[in-house]
Amino acid sequence: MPLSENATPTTPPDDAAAASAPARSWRVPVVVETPQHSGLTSPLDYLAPTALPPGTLVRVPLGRRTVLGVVWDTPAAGPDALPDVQLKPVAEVLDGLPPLPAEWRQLVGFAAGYYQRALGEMALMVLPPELRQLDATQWGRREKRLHKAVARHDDSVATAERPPLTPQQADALDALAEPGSPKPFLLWGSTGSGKTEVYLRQAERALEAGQQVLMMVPEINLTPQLEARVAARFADRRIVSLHSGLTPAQRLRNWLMAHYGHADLVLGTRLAVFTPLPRLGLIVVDEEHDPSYKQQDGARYSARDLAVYRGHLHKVPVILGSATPSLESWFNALPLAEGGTGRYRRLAMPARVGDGNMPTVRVLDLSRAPKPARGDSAPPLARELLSAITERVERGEQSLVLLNRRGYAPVLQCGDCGWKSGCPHCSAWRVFHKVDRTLRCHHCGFTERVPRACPDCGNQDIAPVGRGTERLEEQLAEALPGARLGRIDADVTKHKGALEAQLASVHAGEVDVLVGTQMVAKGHDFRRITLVAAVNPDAALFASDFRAAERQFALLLQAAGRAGRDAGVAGHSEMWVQTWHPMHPLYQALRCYDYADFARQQLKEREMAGLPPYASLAMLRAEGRTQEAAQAFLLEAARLVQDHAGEAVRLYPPVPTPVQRVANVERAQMMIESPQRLALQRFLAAAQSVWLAQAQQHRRSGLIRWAVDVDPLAI
DNA sequence: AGCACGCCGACT
DNA sequence: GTCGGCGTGCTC
Repeated sequence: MPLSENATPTTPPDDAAAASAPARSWRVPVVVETPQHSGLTSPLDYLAPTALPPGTLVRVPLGRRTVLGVVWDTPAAGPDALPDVQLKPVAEVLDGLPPLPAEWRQLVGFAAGYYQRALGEMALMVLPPELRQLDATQWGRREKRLHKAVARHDDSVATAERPPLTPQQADALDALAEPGSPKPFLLWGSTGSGKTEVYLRQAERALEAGQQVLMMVPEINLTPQLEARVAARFADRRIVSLHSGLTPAQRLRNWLMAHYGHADLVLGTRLAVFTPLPRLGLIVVDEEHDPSYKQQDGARYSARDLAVYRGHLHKVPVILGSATPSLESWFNALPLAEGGTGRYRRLAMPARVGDGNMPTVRVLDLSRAPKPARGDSAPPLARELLSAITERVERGEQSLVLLNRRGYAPVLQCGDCGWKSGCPHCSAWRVFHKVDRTLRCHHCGFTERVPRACPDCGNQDIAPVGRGTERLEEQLAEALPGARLGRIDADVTKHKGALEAQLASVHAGEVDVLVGTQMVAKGHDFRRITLVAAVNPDAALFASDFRAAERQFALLLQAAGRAGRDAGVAGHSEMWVQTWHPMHPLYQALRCYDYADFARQQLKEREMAGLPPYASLAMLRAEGRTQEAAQAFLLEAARLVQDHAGEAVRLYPPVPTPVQRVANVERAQMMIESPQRLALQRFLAAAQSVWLAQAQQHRRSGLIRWAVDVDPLAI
């Protein structure tokens, strides 16, 4: 439905309402935060003394409280849906705040519809949390302070030099400058090819045209780095960041700067995709393949997909950048003639800036390595790898060793009776953390001190099984005497400032060997690393999740990109992969950095299996007191909507989730698949109301909650 | 989700 | 006698 920008009253003075309310009143639809299961999915009607244009922020009474709401375009449900409700008046209007623009409302409306969430939930969720707290008086004070801050802006700083463009960057920028209604661009550039420079040059064009730029990165960790670079380039521009790491006041302030049009560049994580931007001229999604762009709880939206929709809405270019695009984006950037959809335009930048080559890949066959000494339960580190690291240490170069598992060992086991360190509340093992001698469940957080002896049989001999980053660090310290070790993982970085401190010591050359989980592989720029090693990459090869290989390939390639960024050392930099399956196609493609070939293999498999991007998926998830309760809900959910499904939509049998029980809640899921996205959408919309009513019934028999995940990342 | 109302056990 | 446990129900 087309949305009107003008401020005509949504509904003319209503006789019935006017009769029961003071003088003449307008009836306005307002969206408020009403969760899905409340059954109130459309806007609620209120009375206002004057016409309020759509997008106006108001405070309205809801039950016994007063909540923030947004005036909406569409009148609330048809007249019959509101029988004898006595309409209440709008309590306050947040004056001075420009109405949220039509494009914003349309984006939110689309997201709510597509991801099957209540409109109000979606709308309120993407507003700064602080805004929800303020009444009109408090808002007035904030607004005054903000205007003072705007006046204080200092734009007298010098702007950094622009580096010369590589031919490939120049070509990409030429393509971006071509006139005409733009398709989204997939900027496919290898790590170090200078994608950021392309973003900055294109941003410059938008800024010069008086437009605003939205740049997104997958993780908070990466915003300071990008912000520094953007600030150096556009010192005379106002730049704000938006992510969940800001204080509520900062977040509100930055959001307002964007909404008022004062901020020229907005840098942020996925939530930034909803920032109202009156002069939007460019959207950049860096590392577009990164799973962090998909929200993993509540309204499970994909910020990358919404960015594409938003670009279309505002008719502005969208750049999706990656060295290893998601298969969805790759497929969209393949021309029709090559079996893709041709919806995106691909811009390739295969070469690294400054003649740096990608490191040589060395796939090390563990089955041919000498067996570890008997009685040593730690998984092996190949001797060749250790000597390659030793050489680096001696030369004063740095190495990065990746292991995607934190803690000391994923499980403890009793050598006598076979007891294992299970979590009493989850169907998962508790991880042994040697640093503080605890057993910690990574799912529910349940933590205990490590028992002295086996809780079952009293045996003193309980041993760690497997290896996490703590143990790897210990192993490397033993094997490389004299080497200075560092570690970066979620346990280290949960202390404020620890990541920055650790990165600084790596940059200062105080660390020879850095151990880390995937978080170090992402985006951090290390100049002196000449060896990157993945010591246990095989797990992903046999995971049940069909996207595991895609993720692993991206991670390994991204990790390889950490090495040899300086041309001086690039010549002898190496990427090591120690594996039991050296011939696996994933490693073969990695050897020659052939993403295109890897994508071709994967797409073929997906097509044969009827999986994305050749099909659309949704997951109906249920949580219950018992596994039976969760599955019973899903079974009946399937039965009730069987007729709606028809030919085009297929419902799979309910199954327990990969981790079946978390914090004593049993979880099950049911996959829903269709070759046509639209058919799936229509089905879900129809099914939603059926399931809503059904869920009420099942609450008594042990259903706790349920939700639909559209385009799930993990299955 | 909040935040009520509502009807049964251990405390000032 | 009240404080408070969380079961059920409503919000324009």
